[in-house]
Amino acid sequence: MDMTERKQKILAAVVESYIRTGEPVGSKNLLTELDFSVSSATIRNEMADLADMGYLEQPHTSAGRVPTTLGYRYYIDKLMNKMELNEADCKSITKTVSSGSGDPEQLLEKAGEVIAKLTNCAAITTLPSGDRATVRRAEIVPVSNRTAMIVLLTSAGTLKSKACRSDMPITQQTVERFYSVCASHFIGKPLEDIGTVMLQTLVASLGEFALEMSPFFVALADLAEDALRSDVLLEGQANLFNHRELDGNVIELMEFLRKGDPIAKLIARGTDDVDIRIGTENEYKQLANSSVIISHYDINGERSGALGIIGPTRLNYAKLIPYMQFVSGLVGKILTETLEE
Amino acid sequence: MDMTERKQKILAAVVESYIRTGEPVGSKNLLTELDFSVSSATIRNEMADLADMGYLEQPHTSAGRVPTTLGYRYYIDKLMNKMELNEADCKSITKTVSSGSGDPEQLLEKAGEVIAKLTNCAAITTLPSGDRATVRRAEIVPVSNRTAMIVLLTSAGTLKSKACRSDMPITQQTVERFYSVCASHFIGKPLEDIGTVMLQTLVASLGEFALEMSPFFVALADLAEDALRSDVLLEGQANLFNHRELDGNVIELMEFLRKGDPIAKLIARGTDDVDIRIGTENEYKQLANSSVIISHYDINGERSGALGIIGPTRLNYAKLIPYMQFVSGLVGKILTETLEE
DNA sequence: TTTAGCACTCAAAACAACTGAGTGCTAAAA
DNA sequence: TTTTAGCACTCAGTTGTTTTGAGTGCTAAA
Repeated sequence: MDMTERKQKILAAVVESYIRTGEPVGSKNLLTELDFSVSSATIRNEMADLADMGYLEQPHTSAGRVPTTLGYRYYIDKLMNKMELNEADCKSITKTVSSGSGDPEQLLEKAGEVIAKLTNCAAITTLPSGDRATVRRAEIVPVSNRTAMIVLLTSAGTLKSKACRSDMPITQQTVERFYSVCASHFIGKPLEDIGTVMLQTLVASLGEFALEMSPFFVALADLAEDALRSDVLLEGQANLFNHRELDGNVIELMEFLRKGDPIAKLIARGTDDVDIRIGTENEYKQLANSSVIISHYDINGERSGALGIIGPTRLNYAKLIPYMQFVSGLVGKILTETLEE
Repeated sequence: MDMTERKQKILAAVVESYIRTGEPVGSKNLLTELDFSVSSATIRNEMADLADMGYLEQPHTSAGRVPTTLGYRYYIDKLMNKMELNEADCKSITKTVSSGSGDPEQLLEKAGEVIAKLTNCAAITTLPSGDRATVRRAEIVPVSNRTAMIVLLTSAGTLKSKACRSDMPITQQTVERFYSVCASHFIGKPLEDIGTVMLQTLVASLGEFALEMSPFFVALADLAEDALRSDVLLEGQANLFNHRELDGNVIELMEFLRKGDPIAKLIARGTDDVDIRIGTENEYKQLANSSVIISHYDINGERSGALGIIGPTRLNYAKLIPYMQFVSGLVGKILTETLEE
């Protein structure tokens, strides 16, 4: 059985109608949406074929048809016409997103809010990854006799800090030693190089000061690791409740989102500019009823992070994909401007 | 009509039974829970009285009785026996809470997680307020030709940072000038004193450097303001779904929690050691079906922040109040140790 | 190949009956 | 005066039945 043009038109009409209404689409209703006239019986035959081919399915015998994952996939890859961006929307998005202070975290948070609102989905965003980042600055700030804050600033603009206790009193010498070791061993080094191995040799070389100083460098290494791990921000999770087809799964889904780890993987694996995962195409079973659209952003031409949305499979792909591309482009542009020049 | 001892016993039994089962309590069932024997008819008469007095109500004519806000209040203030803490629980709580790095934010986050889990409610925690905090350190870190990170560390251990753009190139002189102004105008000053007024006089006094420097000090003032605002952390919101009596309100409730502002007020206004707000006692209508238990913690004997839970009115007050007191006491103790000495 | 027609399916809505926990009231018992 | 047994009544919730209507597949004629 081959995919005639008429079948394509019918499939597209079913997908679009279902996306619009959320109701299974029957042969009679479909008539009004097609640009050629045949009887409902003909449509029925074609729809039965499309069902055989795996593009459509029926919730139950006496209901209309609903697209399968395969159906959505065919539609998105071959049939869909991307919608044009609405000028006014672009402006308001740009305004909201750029309103922040320039802090990457705040920017991504804003961007997440915007797409969550715009798409009525849960939004996920990742901060610029520190893959190539180096240590720009390390500081020690005594807070009390035996505690100090250790602060790390990376070349990617990430700032991390941690309180740290020592078993010995912190003196002016301690501080000076810290800075001198930092200058020789940390500043300018890639974050990736600061691991347990590097730390061990360092501590060994400290000699008599090892006991005094090591807690601080351990803390610093922790911070470096922390800065490397690309943080995931979540926005608009509550939007998931607006989609009744997700009912019952929402809580489970939110629980899944809460532990950012799988999300980070989800985002990391995409290679295309925009990644779309429909229902069971997702490797995580918690997402089997959801679709994910992920759009990456580049800083200085280099893939650095991504924005994504998670919602029901019944997403308005034609509209949302361009929007996601727009926002991620915007984020990339702003971050490139902030961090370079 | 006066509150006889028998009425008190009956009220307590109704409240406790309802808290345990979630079902309206009928006269017959109540018989088994009372330490004196009368007939169900007698109970019915007494319950009718209690209803007249405003302590109980009926969902509908042929259902049992449910405590009103007033009923809970009377129970908590006059009838309840606080439960003893379970030794093993205390230990495991202490272990979890103290496992962090000493960073206040991490500590409160952990504490929030613990109480959310323990109480099966949504947990709110506030970071130690910076009311009396002073500027400990201010740093400027050039990130590019025209952008710099401004970093503020307060005496309360709060660290805030912000990216900041200038219209003029940032030179070594810029940096030096920044530090010299900081040393004279910011370091050691209370955060509260850094307002627009202070800023205006400062900028005026900068003379020819005003244009070059002011963005950084504006950013610094922003950070100070930010550090003053006591951040609210949320944990375990999803727990709210486990309470069917909140059904339908959960989304609205979560939305309310998400904007931290009213929460901050909620917490700030309490004066007692432990604050309990039942249902309509809450000033926010979104909380009309919920109860809130807030327990404050002290650092160095000074009221500094609080932990709270939000759940249905049907909370096990006798058990949860001591737990909240325990955890907030623990948090206060740990923070006192970390920040002083 | 298309279409009209028809018998069939099945979820959802509407309706009806039943159940049972619980009530309030009354009149007798303590 | 207080307590209790007894009884009629209420009403949410469950269960079962019927009706409705959108939609299907198949067949036979166009």
